Amino acid sequence: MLERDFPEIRALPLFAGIAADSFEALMRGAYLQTFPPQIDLIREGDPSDFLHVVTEGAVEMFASWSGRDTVIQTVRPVSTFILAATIRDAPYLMSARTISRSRLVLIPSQDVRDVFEADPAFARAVVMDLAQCYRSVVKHTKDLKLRNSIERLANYLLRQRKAAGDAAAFQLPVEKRRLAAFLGMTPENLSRAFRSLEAYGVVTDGASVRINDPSDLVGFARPTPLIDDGDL
Amino acid sequence: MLERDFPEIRALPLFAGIAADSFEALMRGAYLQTFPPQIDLIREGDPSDFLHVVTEGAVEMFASWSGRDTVIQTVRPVSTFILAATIRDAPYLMSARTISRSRLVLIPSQDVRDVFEADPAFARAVVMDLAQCYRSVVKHTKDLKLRNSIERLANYLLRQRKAAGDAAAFQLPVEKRRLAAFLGMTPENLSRAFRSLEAYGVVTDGASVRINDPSDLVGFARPTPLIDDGDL
DNA sequence: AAGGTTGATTGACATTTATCAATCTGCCTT
DNA sequence: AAGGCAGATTGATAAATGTCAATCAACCTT
Repeated sequence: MLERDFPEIRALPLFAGIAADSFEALMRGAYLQTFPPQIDLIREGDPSDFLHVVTEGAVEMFASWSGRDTVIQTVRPVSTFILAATIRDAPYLMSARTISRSRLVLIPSQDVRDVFEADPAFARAVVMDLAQCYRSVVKHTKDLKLRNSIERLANYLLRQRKAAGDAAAFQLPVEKRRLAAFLGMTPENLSRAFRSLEAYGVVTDGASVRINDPSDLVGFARPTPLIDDGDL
Repeated sequence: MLERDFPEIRALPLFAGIAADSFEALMRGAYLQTFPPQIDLIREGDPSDFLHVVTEGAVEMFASWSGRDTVIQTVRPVSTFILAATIRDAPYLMSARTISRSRLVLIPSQDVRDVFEADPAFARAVVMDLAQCYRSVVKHTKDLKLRNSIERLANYLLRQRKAAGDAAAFQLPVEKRRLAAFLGMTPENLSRAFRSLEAYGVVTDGASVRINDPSDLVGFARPTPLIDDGDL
C-alpha cells in the first residue's frame, strides 16, 4: 500500500512542482517500510543508497565520535532526510534511528540523481530544500556558539510555544534526554536548566511545559529571527 | 578591470559547466570592488543583494548575539559566499568582513536567481555547491558538539597540516583570536590548548606551527573523515 | 497489585571553560 | 631608537558544564 503515501509526498515542496513523469520515475523504484521505535535506519559513513521520506512517526539524526553521541536534528512527517548525501553520492554524515513507530518511503539514490539530471524543476526544488537545510544548520551552530545552555533551552521553549500556536502550555515533542543531546548538554544539565527557568515562569510536569509570562521569558531569552525563526 | 577575474570565476565548479550566455548574463551586471582589511561587507539580517565572489584576500563570516561574536567560517579565494541567502532571497544569517586586503566580484542577486531559473546546468551546480556547504556546516557542528576545545584544536591542526601538503611545519592562516572564535573558545583558552598539545609534539612560534610526531598527535586527536575530511 | 525497567532528578564533586587583570611580544609609526 | 598599539600569553579566580551515584517517578508487564 505504498500508493497511499504518494499524495502527501507529492505535496512536499521538494516534489510539488516537478514533472508528472519525474515523480512517477521516483515512485516506481520506491518502497515502503514500517519500523518499530529504536531501529537504526542508517549509519554515518555508509554510502547513500536511498533518499528517505518520513510519512509517519519520527526519526532522530545523530552522530557519534569516540564513544560520545549527539543529536543533530529530529525529522518529523512529512519530510525527507539525507538529501545532500544522496545528491552528492557521498557517505552519510549522520546516523538515523526511529524514535517512535515510523513509516518511511525509500527512494533509490540513483533514481533521485537521475531525475535531478533530467528535470530542471526538480533540480531547482532540491536547491530550495538544501538552502533551507543549510540555513537551518547555520542557525543551530549560532545557537550553540553564542548561547549558554540555559539560554538555548529558553529559546527552544519559545520556539516550541510558537509551534504550538502560542499556547500557554504544550508538550515537549521528544524525551528530555534527546532534547538535552540536541541542545548540546547532558540530561542532568537540562534538568537544572529547567529549574533555573522557573524564575522566568516556566513550569514543567513531565513532558508538559507551561510558560506563565512569555514576555518575562522573552526578556531573558532574547530570541532573534536570525537564530530562532524557522522560516527564515 | 573586472574582466581580469572572469577566467578564474568561470573555473569555479559553480560556474564551470553553465552555458556561455548564462555566464555572460551574470558577469554583465557584476562589478568589482577592492577593500582594505577590517571592512564590513554584509551584516546579518540585511536582505541579500549580491552574490559575493572573493578573488583575492580573505573574508571572515561571523555572527553576533547579545554582544557576543563568533566566527562561522573563513572564505578564501576563489570562492563564493552567501549563495543560500541569494537563492532563497532571504536575509543573511551571517555577517562578513575582510580580514586582509581583498578583491571581490559582486553579482546582483536578482541576476543569480534569473539564471538559476533559466539554466538547468547552473541550478545543478548550485545544488552541488549548497550540498557541500551544508555538509561542511554539519561537520562543524559535530566538531563542536562531540569534542572539547583541545580536541578541536588538535584536529584543526591536523587538517591544516594536510592542507599544507603534510609539511612538518606550516603557518596558521588566521590570527589566533579568530581561530579561537572559529573553534568556539576564547583566545586565552586557545593559548592553553596549544600548551596542552605540546605534550603531543606541537610546537608553536607565533603563527608558525610544527608537528613533530604526527602519529602521536593523531593518537590524541582521533580524526575521522566524517568530521575532518574537507572533500567528503 | 507487584515487580522491573527506563528515564528524570538531585546532590556532591570534578573538569572544562570563561573572565579579569597583568604582563609580554612583535610590529608599526614617528 | 622610543613610544605606542594590538594581539598573545599567563596566572588567579569564577562560572558553566560534566560525571557519578543515589533516588525518584512513571510506565510497562505479568
